[in-house]
Amino acid sequence: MRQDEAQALTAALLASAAALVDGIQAAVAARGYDDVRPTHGFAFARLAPNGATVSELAAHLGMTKQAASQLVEELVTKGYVERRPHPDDARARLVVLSRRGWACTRAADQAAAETVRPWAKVLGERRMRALIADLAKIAPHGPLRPAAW
Amino acid sequence: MRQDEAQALTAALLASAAALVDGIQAAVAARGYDDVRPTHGFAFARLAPNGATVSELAAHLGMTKQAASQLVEELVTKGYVERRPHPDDARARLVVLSRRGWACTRAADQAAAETVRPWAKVLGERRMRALIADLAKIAPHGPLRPAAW
DNA sequence: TCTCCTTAGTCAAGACACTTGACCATATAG
DNA sequence: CTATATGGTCAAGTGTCTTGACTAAGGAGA
Repeated sequence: MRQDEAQALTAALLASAAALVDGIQAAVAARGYDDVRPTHGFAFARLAPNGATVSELAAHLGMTKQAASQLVEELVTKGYVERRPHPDDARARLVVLSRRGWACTRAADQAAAETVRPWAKVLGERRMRALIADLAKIAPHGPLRPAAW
Repeated sequence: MRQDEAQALTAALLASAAALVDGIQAAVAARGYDDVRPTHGFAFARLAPNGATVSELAAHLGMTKQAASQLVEELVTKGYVERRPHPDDARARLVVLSRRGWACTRAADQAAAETVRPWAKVLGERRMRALIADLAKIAPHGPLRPAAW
């Protein structure tokens, strides 16, 4: 692995990731959800199956409980999530997606597919699948968090 | 391109990019440069050849002149860059890397290579080159900017 | 050359998404 | 039943960006 190859990889990988995030963000906004940031999308990904507590969300997003709490408050205000009493723990509250939150999540999935589609056109289906497989091998398996750059 | 493939690609690409940035950051810090952020690295990339003005740097980084000016001030204080009078324009000042700035840039290049090396081990040289080539095709050709997530 | 508009850069104040610190309510272990 | 840990929020502080206002210098046209 030569140094100029490492540089080329760095540049291409970071530029691709930024293009993907920007593309999704734009496509989601175009579908009428213009008040959500990428961080909210990462939160939705954690809340989608069955909801989560603020603490769980904080761990998923790699931020403090306080920050996650503020994030949830913002999402409640905007109508994307609801706070419910936790069935097993009277201290905790279960944060779940609202109808609008689910709709936005589906829109984000479509936005991602839409953003990536031209890439498959350029590379071809075969190399596209190889790309996904290779990236999956080198990516850490942890939760998908907002960038810390 | 199915939706679950788009999701897998999104997850893998973002996780890989985050891992790369974190790895470089850590390796650069391990070499003694623990007071620089990724944003500074993007600035170094623009300043490396022959220096640049604050306005040029701002355009490269995708931020306002004021923010770029603050960034330069910080880098001057930390000893990574120097401000020189511009040879052609008395209004402008040419920002160039100092000796320490050049050393840090070289360290960052080594850090990138070091971070990526295990990836080549996992994928093999052949698929590694294919990965770089494919990412280069789908990445926008613009300047490398700090993430806007 | 004088005037007018543009551009390079900085100072100041504010926005925003986080952080740390403090605190109460509830759970859990000894 | 007391002691300690955990879930959540309020409040204040921090770092990195923004917008707004300004000065100094370049450049185009009469």
